[in-house]
Amino acid sequence: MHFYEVCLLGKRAPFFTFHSEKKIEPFTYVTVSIRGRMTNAVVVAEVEKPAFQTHPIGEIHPLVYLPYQIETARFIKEYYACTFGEALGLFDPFSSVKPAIETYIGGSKITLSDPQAKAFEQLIQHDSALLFAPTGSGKTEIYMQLFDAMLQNGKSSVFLMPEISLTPQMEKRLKIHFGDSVAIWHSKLTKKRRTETLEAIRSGKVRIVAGPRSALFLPLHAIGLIVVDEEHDDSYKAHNRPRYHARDLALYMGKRLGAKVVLGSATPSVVTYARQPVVRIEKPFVETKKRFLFEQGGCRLTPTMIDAIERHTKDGGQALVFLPTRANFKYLYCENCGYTVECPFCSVGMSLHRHRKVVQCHYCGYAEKIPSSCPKCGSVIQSDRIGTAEVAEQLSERFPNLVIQQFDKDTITTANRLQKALDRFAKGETDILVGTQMLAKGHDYADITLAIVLGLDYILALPDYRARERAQSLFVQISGRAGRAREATVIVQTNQPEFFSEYIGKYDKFLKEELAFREGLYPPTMHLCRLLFADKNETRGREEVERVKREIERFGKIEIVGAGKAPIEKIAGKFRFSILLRSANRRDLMRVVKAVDDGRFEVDMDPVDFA
DNA sequence: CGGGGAGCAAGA
DNA sequence: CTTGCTCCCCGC
Repeated sequence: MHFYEVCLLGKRAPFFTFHSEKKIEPFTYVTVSIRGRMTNAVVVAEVEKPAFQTHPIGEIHPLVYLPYQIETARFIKEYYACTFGEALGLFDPFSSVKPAIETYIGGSKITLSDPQAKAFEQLIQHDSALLFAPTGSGKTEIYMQLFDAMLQNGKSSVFLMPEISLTPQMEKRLKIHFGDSVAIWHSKLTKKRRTETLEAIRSGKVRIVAGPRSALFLPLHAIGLIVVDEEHDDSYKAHNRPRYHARDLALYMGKRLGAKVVLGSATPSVVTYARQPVVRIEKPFVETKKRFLFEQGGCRLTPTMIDAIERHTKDGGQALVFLPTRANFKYLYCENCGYTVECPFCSVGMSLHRHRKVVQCHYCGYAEKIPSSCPKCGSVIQSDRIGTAEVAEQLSERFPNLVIQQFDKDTITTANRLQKALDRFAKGETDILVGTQMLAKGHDYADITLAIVLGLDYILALPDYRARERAQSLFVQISGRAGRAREATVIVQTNQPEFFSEYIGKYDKFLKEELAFREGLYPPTMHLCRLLFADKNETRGREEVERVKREIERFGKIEIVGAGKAPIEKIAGKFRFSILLRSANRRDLMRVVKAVDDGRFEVDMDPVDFA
């Protein structure tokens, strides 16, 4: 009789020991019965006969995890502080061992422009690199050429992109070139489709998989390339445990697999820019003239904007109005001069607590009185805003003959709606898109001659160390949607025009300055980890935070930036608290967190969300 | 993780 | 003394 330790897939439980008459290889996918219910599990190791009674292993699937999947799962377990079962649970367990290498027959040939070809050659040279190229410079063709090169060598590719960028157009484009060699992976695939796709991946028929972050865990054979498009996008960070970052995991897996990793963006993250060799394309294919106008104000349409809309739509052009996601705007901001109250210790905006009459930093907890007037310009400080619906309504009233499409999470709820909205806009049936961050995500709007960007100052004032990065990225991405085919105007509403005008066409400059700014405080030089507590009982939650905090203090080694209430104090009846940790040394951070982890809080390594 | 049972407070 | 709910323990 053999005894095996197994871990339960996707569960936070410890290992359990089962027996079997058959010899089972480690990392075989099995089914076991725990308290009378069947659970999917993975054999971890053979062990001695334990003192307690064991149950027999149920089904033994002829499926074994691939070595790189196991290694990656180990890494995830350590780095993102979860169980082995949770880490292995990310992967589709049905890995195959069949090496299926066919002689590949290419589709239509991809022709690259000189700058594209040059970038391609450089990417070939590096194990991993940042492809830093503006919107409309043809990044997708370069990726496709890389996929082609992989196919020629019998290698597979993973093509990651933010969920929202995976449009039917992109799918069509890939299908036309790669036919059945490419599969689109999506959380909303029907069960049947899902099974078929998995089978095709497993059998080796599919050699390229395009999808959001979870596509990283599909059982592709012989992965030679991982492309992470729009690498700056936060949707690559998982928001439940394990809170992995798909871009970082792609780099890890690339190293393990000896696979190439290409991170692409027009507005790369500061972290990637610092860590990766940069392959640069400076200009888009078609360089149109773009005129930038800056206007004071917070987040509302002005007569100048209305005039501009009138003029541009009269010429048959289309317009886009951007305003930031309406979140709970619990921070202070002067609509007159753009002043924001920043924490003197953390260089992030401080959150507003009206009831306690203070502004407080949610990184370190430092608080001060709400200023009665703006310390900079003396005017009254406000924090009221308008949302997409109001702007769309105002425009409809003013321009009853124009078709205005609201474009945000409230209206674009499904892929279908997204497609329909994009189609209508492409056909010219829609005149104005009014939307949020969603407008920034890689969709191609051919005939926008006017982009209006509102409320950037609100992004800048966010209590988040990446506020500047977010604001710059949004500004470039949104203005990049305009002027794809002909001359365009971009009107930017901000009280800090220099912060944006200074870097137009010079994103590198911004990245370099931001790097210097973050030195010794934030990534890439320092690493952050956030512990999140949630408890129905406020007092108990607070006590737990204090207890863990004292324990961390005893370890020394790492810095406790702050501990206390989370910016969103209560969700689903639970009071939320957090501890923010910092260290120049990742290992120290991991070690201390692991040592104090009692499973009663969530660990968020390299957090991007501080809510 | 997730179910069951212990243990304590409200309940007709 | 039942009913409700939270907490904690433990599975193999």
